[in-house]
Amino acid sequence: MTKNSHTAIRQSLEKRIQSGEWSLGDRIPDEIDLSQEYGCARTTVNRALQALANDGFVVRKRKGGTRVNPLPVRQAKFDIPIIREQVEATGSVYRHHVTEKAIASPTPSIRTRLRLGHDDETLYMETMHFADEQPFAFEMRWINTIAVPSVFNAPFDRLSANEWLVQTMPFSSGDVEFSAVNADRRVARALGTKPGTAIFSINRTTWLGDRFITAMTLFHRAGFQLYTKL
Amino acid sequence: MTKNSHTAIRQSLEKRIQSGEWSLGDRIPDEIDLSQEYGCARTTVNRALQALANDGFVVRKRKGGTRVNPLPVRQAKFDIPIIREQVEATGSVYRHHVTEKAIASPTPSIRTRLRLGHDDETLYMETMHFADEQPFAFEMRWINTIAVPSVFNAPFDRLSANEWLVQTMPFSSGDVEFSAVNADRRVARALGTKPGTAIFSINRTTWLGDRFITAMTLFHRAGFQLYTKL
DNA sequence: TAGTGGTCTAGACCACTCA
DNA sequence: GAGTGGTCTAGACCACTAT
Repeated sequence: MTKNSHTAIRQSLEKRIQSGEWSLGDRIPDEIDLSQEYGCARTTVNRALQALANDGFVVRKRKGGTRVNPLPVRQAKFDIPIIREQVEATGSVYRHHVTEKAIASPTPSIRTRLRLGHDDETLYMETMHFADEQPFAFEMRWINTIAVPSVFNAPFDRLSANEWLVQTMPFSSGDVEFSAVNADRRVARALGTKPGTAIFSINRTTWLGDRFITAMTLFHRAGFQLYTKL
Repeated sequence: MTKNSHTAIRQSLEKRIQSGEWSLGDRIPDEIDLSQEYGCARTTVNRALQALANDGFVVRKRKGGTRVNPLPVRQAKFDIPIIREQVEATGSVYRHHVTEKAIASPTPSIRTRLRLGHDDETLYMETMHFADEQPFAFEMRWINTIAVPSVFNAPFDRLSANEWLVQTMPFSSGDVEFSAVNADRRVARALGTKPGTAIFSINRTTWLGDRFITAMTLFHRAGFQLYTKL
């Protein structure tokens, strides 16, 4: 702990901020002054301060110096794992079952989300995910067959679409939307609950570069919670 | 773009990974080799690679080298802003109203969340948050009066408890839990919807160091969505 | 214009871990 | 034991922006 390092300096500065040594908006010493105080090179202090800025503790400006962030914003980070890992992380046994798989003309809203042309078709799939044979989540998914032609050879008996797509297009990006919905009859039946039950739902759209890959809606079992620290 | 910099190198490497030049689990060249290839110092390549590792693109091990992450995990980041900013960001006018405020003996579950003793009391508050005079969220909050004695002088007519606590204890940490619940009669009435409606709910516990500050449950208006990119 | 952070370099030593 | 990443240094120049 007495050893100089960017982590130790970062922690020290974080504590000094939390202790109130500097108030919201206050300017904190120069990199050069701090490097003398901590007895290290400016680069090392710089690294610690950049980390603090990255986490929203301070705001840095050239010539303006480094200030305690007057508008501290807490950031929450989630890992979005594949469902199998999510289930297995709780110690449960995972199983999935494809209940529907067909070439389909997507709904207009899906067409928009995937930026498809008017005649483009998608592969539509419904998948049930189980944890210890209890329903864990119900998935509806549309896959852009033009962007992912190999989808027709995918072994969906072994891998869920979720997992197969992660392995096939590993570094795609996308956006995610969390919401609460009342289960309709179909979703309620799939999840073994009553219609109207509040269901935690995740909408996700995925693309690779400029090619839109897949859109998915996930309905989690009743009582599902997403947890994180911040 | 032709200029050497850690960002440019990071982007270049990210593209090479996405393009499939290296497959999942493949080893990518040494820092030294890459620094020769890009014509820069090893430190610069190191910085780019650490950023890639931080974002889950690669996994690095001493002696083992740097490999394309065989288990790519996507991370979602949320800013958790104060509600006023959340409302005003949509262009709406924010207003809040404290509907209840009293010293109360908390429920056992809150007692656990705040790690309170058996006789400790809390300040219990209910607050309605409005966007353009429409209900936006209903908040139930317990504040540890021992950790935050100044709460009795707080100007809750001007600032919501949410905002006041952020300003008073700016660098507290905590955990967050998202879930979907069916509105009970009270929540439904507060939010102007029917009992049973699926409501997006956020549970949050906050502490500073080892002192537990506050626990809160937030019920968002029907149809509320939390959105992020990943 | 001057002060501050942003970045890069060349070199060094250390810490880990694979073979 | 040897190869790789992790970190630190001392110095330099640049880019931004507050004054």
